[in-house]
Amino acid sequence: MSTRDVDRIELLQGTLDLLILRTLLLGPLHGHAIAKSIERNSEDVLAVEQGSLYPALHRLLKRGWISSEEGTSENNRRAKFYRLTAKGRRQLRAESAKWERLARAIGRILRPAGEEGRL
Amino acid sequence: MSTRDVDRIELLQGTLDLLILRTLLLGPLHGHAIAKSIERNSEDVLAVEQGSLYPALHRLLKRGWISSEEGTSENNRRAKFYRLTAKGRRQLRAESAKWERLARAIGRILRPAGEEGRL
DNA sequence: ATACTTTACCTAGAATGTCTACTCGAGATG
DNA sequence: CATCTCGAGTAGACATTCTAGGTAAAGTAT
Repeated sequence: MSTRDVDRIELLQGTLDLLILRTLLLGPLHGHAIAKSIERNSEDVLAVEQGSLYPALHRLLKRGWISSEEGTSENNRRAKFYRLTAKGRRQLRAESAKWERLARAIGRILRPAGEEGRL
Repeated sequence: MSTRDVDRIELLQGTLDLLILRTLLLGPLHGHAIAKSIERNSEDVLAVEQGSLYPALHRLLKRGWISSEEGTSENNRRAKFYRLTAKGRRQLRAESAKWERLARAIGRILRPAGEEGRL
């Protein structure tokens, strides 16, 4: 119960896959480490719940976007290391582009050109 | 079946409420017009399906974020005009802030500082 | 040895919100 | 009259996240 989960944000549906794929672009990681990486890199804005994480990893595995391998963690515990596949790399590019498009589109609605200082 | 619904993007869960509230900040509109406004202002990236729109409007009504009033549309048809309430205005501010926070957090993951030109 | 905490993985079921695929009525148009 | 468009609406499927559990093994303290 650290003091920092005060105002974390719940994820929007569909964004977790993208975050995981992007995180694995830097190299293979086990599940727990993926979650912590996302939380750290988002400056603790994003919280990745285990109940979301593992289903997501299995989903990505089944779709062939990542592969898994048994191993041992930094803390000497059994862990599954996930690695981005070539297919996953393509998927990452597609989803990144889609996110950018979406974020820009929503931005245009929230801050229309020619409307300033209001609200 | 216009040619422009080729590469529209499906909405992320939770974003529609925000888009509707923001659209109504400019003044009351009926449902159909809200959808068209969002599509236009997003430069046709966002598609607002009727099956998403009306449930969303009823949801917002029930939460007291908007109010409705019978009226007549520009095309002389019966229509329900929705108006942002004071509570809805507060909600809009909260959701806008949350969106910005989230979009920035995801941006930090997709484009970490100190990593350029890769991928 | 024993207890407790942390790490890492996992799952079932609820909740949420969007989508597809319809229906319906009324005004406009030919 | 038939047809089209506008505007509102619903049911049910679907996908994903969350809550709230659980397991096992390693480290730590007593």
